Amino acid sequence: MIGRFAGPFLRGQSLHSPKRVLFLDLVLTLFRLNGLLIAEGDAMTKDLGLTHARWKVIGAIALSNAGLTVPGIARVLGQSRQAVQRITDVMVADGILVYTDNPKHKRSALVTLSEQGQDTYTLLREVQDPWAIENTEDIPIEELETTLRLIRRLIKKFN
Amino acid sequence: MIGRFAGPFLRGQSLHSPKRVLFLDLVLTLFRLNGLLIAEGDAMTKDLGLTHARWKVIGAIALSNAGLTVPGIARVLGQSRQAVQRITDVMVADGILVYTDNPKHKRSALVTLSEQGQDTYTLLREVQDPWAIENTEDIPIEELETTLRLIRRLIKKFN
DNA sequence: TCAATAATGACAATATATTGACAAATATAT
DNA sequence: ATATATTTGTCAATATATTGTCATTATTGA
Repeated sequence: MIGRFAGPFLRGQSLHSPKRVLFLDLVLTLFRLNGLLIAEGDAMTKDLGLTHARWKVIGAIALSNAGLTVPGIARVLGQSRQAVQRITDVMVADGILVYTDNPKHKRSALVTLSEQGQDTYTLLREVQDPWAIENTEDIPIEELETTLRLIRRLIKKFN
Repeated sequence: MIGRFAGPFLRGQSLHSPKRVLFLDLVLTLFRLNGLLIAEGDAMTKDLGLTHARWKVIGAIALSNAGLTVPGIARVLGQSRQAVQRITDVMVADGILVYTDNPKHKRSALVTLSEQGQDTYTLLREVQDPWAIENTEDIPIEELETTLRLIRRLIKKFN
């Protein structure tokens, strides 16, 4: 299918470049994977009382070294800070998260895991780790790295 | 950073496999790109009166050869058929889409572009094509193909 | 064929997310 | 330093998406 539009008279950055088709295909495919990943996560964490809005936040915090504010989490997750604020407020009320002082900002607190939140994260890891390992078993690490690099490159463009 | 957890005593599919970290990183990064792509599309189509819920549907239909039903679009986009049904109903009412007879199913109609919908798609292409070309200019086609193949592979696992 | 299973449209309730606006805090540039 | 621009918390309105349910249609397998 690739190259279908590239006739002998079309060269370089033509409107019918196969790259264009490839890229649009990739975008649509990313949307699909996004939905499937959310469904996977929800199935995986159902017993833990988590939803995707929640485990995304937990995951973002867990993978950050420096600590994250609400807008920081929103940036990592690619969504609005208001949406994240809503869910973190609920999770703080539920005792999973804690707002802690941010030395770098008077109003914008750091969002951290409470003790209960850390327990939840431990349980999350117990299902998530085998899941991650199982689903990358047959995928060469080089391909994972190429993909991650490409995704990051695109993110940089759109930031 | 990669390989940080792989000490001399950890081999193969350890819980600290760099592949696991790489994969979880990739998942989070995909979430972020997903959000940025939606923002890109919204900015690109603002003048056309489209929203991401709408141009996603148009894009899915346009990229399909065989024709799509509402649940079919939902599968392509990785979301619930009810969400797609809602937006297609509105778009049919707005005259952008048409439900046409589906020879393969008595109740489940094929969703197609109306004349106005095709005009809208033409306008969409006029901004989308340059966008796609511009953002892949510096990316080797092999990397795009590797990435698309990997994403598809993951989708197959989660289906 | 025909019984069992899955897919679909429809409707409702709820969850999640975006957008817009405004004041306060911070960062930037000169 | 100081004016300007950006970021942030907060609140509200709206859009979008999921989940659950049920009757109907298709598909599958024995």
